[in-house]
Amino acid sequence: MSRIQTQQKILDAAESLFAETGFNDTSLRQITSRAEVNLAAVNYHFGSKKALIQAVLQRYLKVVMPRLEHQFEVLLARQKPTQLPEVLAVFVQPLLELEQIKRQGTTLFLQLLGRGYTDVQGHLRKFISHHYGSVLNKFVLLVQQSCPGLDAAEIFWRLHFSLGTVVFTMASSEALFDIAAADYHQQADIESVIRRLLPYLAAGIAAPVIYPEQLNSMAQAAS
Amino acid sequence: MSRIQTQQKILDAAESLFAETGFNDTSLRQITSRAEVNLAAVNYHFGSKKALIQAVLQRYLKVVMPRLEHQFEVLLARQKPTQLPEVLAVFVQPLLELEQIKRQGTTLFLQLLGRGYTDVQGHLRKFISHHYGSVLNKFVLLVQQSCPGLDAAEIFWRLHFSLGTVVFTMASSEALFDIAAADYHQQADIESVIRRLLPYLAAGIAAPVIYPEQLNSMAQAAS
DNA sequence: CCTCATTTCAAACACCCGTTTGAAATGTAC
DNA sequence: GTACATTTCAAACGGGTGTTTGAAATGAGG
Repeated sequence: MSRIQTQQKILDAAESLFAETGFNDTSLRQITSRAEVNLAAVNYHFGSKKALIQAVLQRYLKVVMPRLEHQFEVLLARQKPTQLPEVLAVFVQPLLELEQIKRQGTTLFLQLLGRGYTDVQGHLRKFISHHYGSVLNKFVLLVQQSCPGLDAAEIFWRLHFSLGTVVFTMASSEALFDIAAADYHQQADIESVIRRLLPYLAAGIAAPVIYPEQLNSMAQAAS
Repeated sequence: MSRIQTQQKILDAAESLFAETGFNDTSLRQITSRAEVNLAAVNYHFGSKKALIQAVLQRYLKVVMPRLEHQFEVLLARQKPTQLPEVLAVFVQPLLELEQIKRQGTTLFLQLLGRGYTDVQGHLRKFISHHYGSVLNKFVLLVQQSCPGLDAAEIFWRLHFSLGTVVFTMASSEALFDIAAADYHQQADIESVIRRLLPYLAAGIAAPVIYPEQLNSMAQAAS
C-alpha cells in the first residue's frame, strides 16, 4: 500500500477517535484497529503519538489559519475600525468551508480544538501561539479597535472567556445536540450552533465593565 | 491512625491532584504518595477510584448547593422578576465562602467542576442533574423570568455557553493567572476573575438574538 | 529476474494502571 | 492482658499503554 494511503487512513481514524474520546483516552491500538492498519504503522509513519496528534491538528490549522489571517488583514487595512460582530463573523466562512474539504470537517476540527485545550493543559495553546501568533495578534488588534472602552487586560480575559465558550461547547457538542433534540424538538447542527454563538460572544466581549462596588451591592441585594 | 484522618488526607491529596491533572490522568499511586498513605487505602476507605472522585466532588457540592437553592427560593418568592445580574450574583457569596472552609477552596472546587465536565464526558452532568436537579431548575426559571424575550431553547444554549466559559476558565485558571501576571502585571486571584466573569456572562445571556439573514450579511460584509 | 529500499507485520519490551489479597500492626472493650 | 475488630502494609494480579525489533512482504529501477 502506498505511503500516503496508510498515513491518510491513520489520520482519519485518529481524528474521529480523538474527537469522540479525547487524546489521552484514545489508544494507538484503537486507532490502528479502526484504520485497519498494523499497530507499528503509527510510529513508523509519524514517529510518536504526540507527533500524530500534531499532524491531525495541522491538517485543519494549515487550511483555516491562512484564510483567517487574510480576512483579518483586509479588515485592518480599512480606514475605520470594524464593528465587533463583523470581526467575529470572520470565523464563520473559513470554519464552514472545512465541511467541504471533509464531511463533518467543521465539527471535527472544533471538537479537536476543544479536546486539545482541555485534555493536555497548555500544549495546544503554546503550539498555536508559537506557529500562528501573528494571526492571533491581528485578531486581538481588531477586537481592541472595535472596543475602545476596554483596556488590554480586560480584552485578554474576555477573549479567553469566549475561547472557553467555544471550546467547551464544541467538545460536548454531541451531548448538547442530543439534549436539544430531546427537550426542545430541534435538530441542531454545527452551523446553527455557530449562529447562536456569535451574538452571545459579541455581547459578552463588548459588555460594560462593572466595578467592585457594584458587584458588592449586587451580592448584598441578592442575599 | 484514625479512620477520618486517613480519609481526609486522601481527599485532600486527591482533590489537588485532580484539579491539577484531571481525573483520568491522576493515578491512585500519585494520590496515595502525596497523602503519605498506603496504596490500598483508597480502595479500603472509598471502594474504588470512581467513588473517590464522587466523594471529592460531594465535599463541596453538599455545601454549595443548599445555599444556592435557598438564595434562588428567596428570589423566586419575590413579586417581581429579578434582574439577570442579580440572579448571577447569587453564585458569588456561596462560592467565595468555600475559601473559608478550606484554603483555595473556591479555586479547587471550580477547577474540579471544569475537570468533571470535560474529562469524563457527561458523567458529572448526569450526577449533578440527578442529585441537584431542583436547584438547577430554580436557577433556569429565574433566568427565564429575567429574560422574557428569549425562548427556552435559546436560554438552554446560552446557559451552556456560560457553563463553558466558567468551566474552561477555571480548568485553565493557573495558566491564565500566569499569563495575566506576565503580560499585564496584574496579580489575579479567583475573586477578581469572578468579578470579571459576571458582566461578561450577563451580557452574553441577555444578548439580542440575531437572525440568519443578519449573519449572512455580516459574513459577506467581512469578506 | 535480480537488487535494494520501502513498508508491513507479529511479537515482545518495559512500564503504569486499578484492584485484590492475606498477613502484620494497631486500636478498643472487657 | 487477653480477645476481637479495624486499619495498614507489601506484594502480586491481570490488563492496557506507547514503543521497539527483526523478519517477512511489497514496491520500484536497472
